[in-house]
Amino acid sequence: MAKTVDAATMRQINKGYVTEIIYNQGPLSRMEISQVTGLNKATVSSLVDELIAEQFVQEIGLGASNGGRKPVMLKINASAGFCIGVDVQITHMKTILADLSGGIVYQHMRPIAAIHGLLSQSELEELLVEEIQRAIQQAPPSCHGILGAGIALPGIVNYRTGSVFYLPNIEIRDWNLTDSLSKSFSFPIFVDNDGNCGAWSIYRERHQQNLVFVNVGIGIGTGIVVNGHLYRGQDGIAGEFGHTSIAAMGAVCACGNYGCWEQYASEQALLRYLREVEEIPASLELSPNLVSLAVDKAATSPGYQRAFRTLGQYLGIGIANIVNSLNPGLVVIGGTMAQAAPLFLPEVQYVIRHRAMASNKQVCLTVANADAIVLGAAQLPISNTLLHSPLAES
Amino acid sequence: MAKTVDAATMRQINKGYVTEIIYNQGPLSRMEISQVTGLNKATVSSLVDELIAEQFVQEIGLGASNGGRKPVMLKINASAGFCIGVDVQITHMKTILADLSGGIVYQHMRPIAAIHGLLSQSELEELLVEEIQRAIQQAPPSCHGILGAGIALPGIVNYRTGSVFYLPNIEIRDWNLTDSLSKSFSFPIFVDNDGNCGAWSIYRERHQQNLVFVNVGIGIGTGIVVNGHLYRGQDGIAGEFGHTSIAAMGAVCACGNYGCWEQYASEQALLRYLREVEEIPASLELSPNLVSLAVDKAATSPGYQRAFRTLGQYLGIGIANIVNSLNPGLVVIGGTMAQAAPLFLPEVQYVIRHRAMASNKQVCLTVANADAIVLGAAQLPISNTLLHSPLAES
DNA sequence: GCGTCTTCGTTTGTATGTTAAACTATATGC
DNA sequence: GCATATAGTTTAACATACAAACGAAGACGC
Repeated sequence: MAKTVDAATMRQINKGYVTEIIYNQGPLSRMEISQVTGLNKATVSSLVDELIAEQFVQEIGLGASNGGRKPVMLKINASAGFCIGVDVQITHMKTILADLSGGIVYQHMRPIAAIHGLLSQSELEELLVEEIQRAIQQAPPSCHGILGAGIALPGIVNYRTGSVFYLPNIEIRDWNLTDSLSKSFSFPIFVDNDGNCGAWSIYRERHQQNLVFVNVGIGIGTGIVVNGHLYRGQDGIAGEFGHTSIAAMGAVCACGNYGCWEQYASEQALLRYLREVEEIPASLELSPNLVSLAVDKAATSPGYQRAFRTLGQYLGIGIANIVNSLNPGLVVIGGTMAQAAPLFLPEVQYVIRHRAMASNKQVCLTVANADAIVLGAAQLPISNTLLHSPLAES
Repeated sequence: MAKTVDAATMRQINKGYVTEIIYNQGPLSRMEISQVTGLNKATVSSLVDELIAEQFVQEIGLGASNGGRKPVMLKINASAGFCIGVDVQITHMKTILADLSGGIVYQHMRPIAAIHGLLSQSELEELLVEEIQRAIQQAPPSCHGILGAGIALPGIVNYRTGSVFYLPNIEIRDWNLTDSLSKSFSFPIFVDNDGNCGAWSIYRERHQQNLVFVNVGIGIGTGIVVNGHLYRGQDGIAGEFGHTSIAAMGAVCACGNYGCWEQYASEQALLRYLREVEEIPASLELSPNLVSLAVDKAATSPGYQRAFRTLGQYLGIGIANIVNSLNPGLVVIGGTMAQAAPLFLPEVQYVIRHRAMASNKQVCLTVANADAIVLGAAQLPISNTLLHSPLAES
């Protein structure tokens, strides 16, 4: 439901808007901001003064004249503060320290000892505290210090409350991760699904109002951006396209459903397709580097290539379902499988062209880089403090 | 992208909010509105005065005392103006005149002569003009007269531009229906997909922020409400869950995809299931009253009952996909098939409980009444003029 | 090199809106 | 009947965006 507005809210909205414009389109002059936003130039001046006083924006000198006085160019002060992002996966976790413009100034990869069902809730919590603390120590001195941390999890989490309901290989009991971690840190903590984080980083980068991020790893998760907001659904668990059935009478999935998409287009599926085409070495199993190993093999093996093409076909079937149901402006493939994109992307595109309706056939399809998820996690604090306008409830 | 706010916008937002509160929760006193909205009571008084001057709101007398002066109760002045709604289907069109609170004061059903590919674009336009004019003549005198008309179409339309891309049985060439009809009428015309209209009327009634309306007729269309706004996607063609594949290698559909959900859970599918179980009379064919005939037969025929249960099973499979991907708070089944709900609903619920994940198992599932779509069409002008706030871009 | 014009940005005054507080009106209850 | 509570209005104060005037700084023609 919409919220009411008073003078302070009005200013907050306008200020967030100006910040976002500088963020996305900077460097800009006050004049240009006024033209883009439609705000009066006096208003822009006043808002920018505030942002400069807060050190979030800085003047970087004069721009080229347009026939008169030279404009003063403004841009985000990237090192005014830093954010921490953590991407927790089954086999490892990656922690980064990012500046305000999303530049990675420190990163650390840490394997998670327990691959098969051994890690406890408190052990994971300790790991997180340790990794975040390590990142804090790497932060250069800055006026705002650490603005917050965002944690991407490969399971079911409620962003609004910060509680975690399900993670693979970890028994969860009544776990409010945000509350737990907040005891150790003075900055705000945000928790979200990894697919959502991936989607968010793409949104921040491309400003496409409606997009779906398809996170292909051991399973498939998706993040949905609708009208420029992450869509989380009624209970915060939207985006499980991986557990929609593309074979009504298919094999039963761990989730209880039958013929789930992720049974046909994930690492698990790839492994199955590989076994179908030829004898594969024992080293090829569900592991952090399954995909990269398979990609290497595919360079010389037509069988491996065929397996990737089969995967691409099913990936395309599921993506066609997504574009037909949601008509997004952009679909991005991320996750571990993304590195194999050259081997399956043509197949995906072929299937979409044949199966999607109308203008969905031309949907823009791209591949995310490996850091998309962890970058999105690091962006959560920025989006929720610096840019957040109270009307923009997702 | 968010918009900027000035004083006038601020007031418009607050006024729209107050109107909506009275609309949804009235009768209310000024004091109660102040508490619900958080607006100062002086502000509420001022906004309400404006609404009363415009005759959209009226004082209906004193309420019960809470230990002091009795409150003046306010409600929407339902007959301050009227809206026209048209639901265009393949076999017929239904036109209604609705008052501001959604009460139907006139309705007219008109068969469409051409069932199989005979109606032209201009003929349909003439029909629409005729029916709308007839409805205008039925409007009681009121201070605002006709506020607008909304038209629900069973095809692909772009709400924003008012143009129609595809309708079954009609060859469309470059058709901007809003523009065409606007020449004949002085009030604003809105055009939308029938699934969207259905979803919108349910939203107006239940205020559930995230819901999906499943329009089951000859095919399946869906309307999606996300965060209280109709989600239309990048090109305005979102919601084609009917053309998502639930059988990756199934039969080819008219849309080009394979194994589309609507091939398994629509009137077409019902007819097939009926043929499978027993000899059916020739009178049973794709026609406006197929479902009601079949429902009658089912009262005495176990075979018919079985066919409906099979339909329910596939309906459930598709709905499980919807709830897993979108996690809506409410799913509503509408369209012609809704009248047979008692025959398939238990099956749908069973399948959802078994196939949906986590809290999606408990998703609220209801059946819409027959007028949902046409009522939603009639609501379009209200939502876009009376209640519309400029920040609420869908 | 000088004056004029253009553009950039600030300053000042005004309009509009919400809010808080004082005030009026009207009810309850002892 | 009087104290008290609630409903709604009036008044003044405050915040903000906006428009217009103003000042600053460069471009350009002569």
